[in-house]
Amino acid sequence: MVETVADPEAELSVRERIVAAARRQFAERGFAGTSLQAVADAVGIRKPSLLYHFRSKDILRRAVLDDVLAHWKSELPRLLAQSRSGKDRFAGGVGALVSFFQADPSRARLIVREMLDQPELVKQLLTEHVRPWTGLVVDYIRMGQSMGQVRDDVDAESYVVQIATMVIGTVATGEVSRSMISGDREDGVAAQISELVRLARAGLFNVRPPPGA
Amino acid sequence: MVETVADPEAELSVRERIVAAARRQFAERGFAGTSLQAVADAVGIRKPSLLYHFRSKDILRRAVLDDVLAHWKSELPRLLAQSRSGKDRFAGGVGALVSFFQADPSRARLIVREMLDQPELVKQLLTEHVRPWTGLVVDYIRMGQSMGQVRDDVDAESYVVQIATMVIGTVATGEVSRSMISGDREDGVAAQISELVRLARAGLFNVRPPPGA
DNA sequence: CCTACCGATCGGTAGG
DNA sequence: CCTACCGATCGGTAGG
Repeated sequence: MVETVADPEAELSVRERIVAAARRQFAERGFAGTSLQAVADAVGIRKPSLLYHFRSKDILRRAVLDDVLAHWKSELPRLLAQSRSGKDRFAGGVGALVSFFQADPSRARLIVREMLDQPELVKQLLTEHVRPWTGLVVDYIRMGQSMGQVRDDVDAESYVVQIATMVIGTVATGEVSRSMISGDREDGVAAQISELVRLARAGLFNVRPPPGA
Repeated sequence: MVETVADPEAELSVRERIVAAARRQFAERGFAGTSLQAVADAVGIRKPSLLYHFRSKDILRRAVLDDVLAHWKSELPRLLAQSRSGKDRFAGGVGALVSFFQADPSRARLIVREMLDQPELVKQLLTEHVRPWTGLVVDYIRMGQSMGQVRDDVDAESYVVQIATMVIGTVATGEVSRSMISGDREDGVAAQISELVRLARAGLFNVRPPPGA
């Protein structure tokens, strides 16, 4: 009756607090750039105590990665349910996907880092845990094509990957990328995201979805 | 008469060979994940010799970053000249941008890592070295808007950043991202890139650019 | 560009 | 979950 509270930070098990602290630090400084000492300090325990919960740094790394994927597996279905059917819900769906990653950018940054650090492992994990869900989106797009709402020249699979790349890239490196063009405006990343949604929609739907005929 | 050959690898100064080796390793394993010993080994010298050329690991890091930016500054003008005017040259321009990064993916991977590791520094460097060039593209898009070829709802600045995010993201993490949807096809990344170009074009141009009227 | 060397920190273990 | 400890490797220096 103690460890299943939704309240952030409070009432987490030590193991959960270690994984959360490690995720944040791995995301910010990278795996090699983070010492077990630093993670232990953030949790408020000694390094050997941390190593009691996770027998090695690599096992902790894997636990962090699994935790992120588990989070996606529990949330993606909800997002997908939201973005079914027409244009409006679609825009909402992409927007919701962005919000989902923005809610904790450390998840987006961590996955980008791990894609670079451990491409083969991440490939395998994405195939296993994410592909089933993106597969549904691909099917849905193809259905839209056969119904004439979605452009015929869309490569459904590549489209989905490309949108995901944009969303994750924007959340992970948003403010920095934006320095390519303008100074730091407060609303910069927001403008970035509207444009992302606009691009996603313009590239997917036919210009005039047959209204009645 | 010895050190200015375009031939790859051969005839480079020691300094240049160190920077190239460091760029590859920083891109692959990250800065913190790369030891000076490993860089020295790749170059074929001793660690203290490396430290004679670059007084510290951080100075080497900065030299690698500067080298990548210098490469962009020398190549971006050429790419921009190629992609002036109409639709076809535009597609060629985005394609050329992709080819540019693909020619040495270590540059794309390095910049992504540094955006995560040193956001403030990279922000400053992008503003200083890249913004002038992307600024030209932004102006060009706005000109296209006033001439009716480019959609009015395009946010030129965000658009440019979004395309850059896609290109760099695709080159840096292409094969891995793609495992979100299908198995490893040889042509996977190529399909990814066609879709990227298609998205870029569909989101930019008006559906029927007034042919004569 | 090298040999020889150093203090600090790393991941990890022993033993309770 | 702790104290005490270890070998290996780290970035960097001395001195030539």
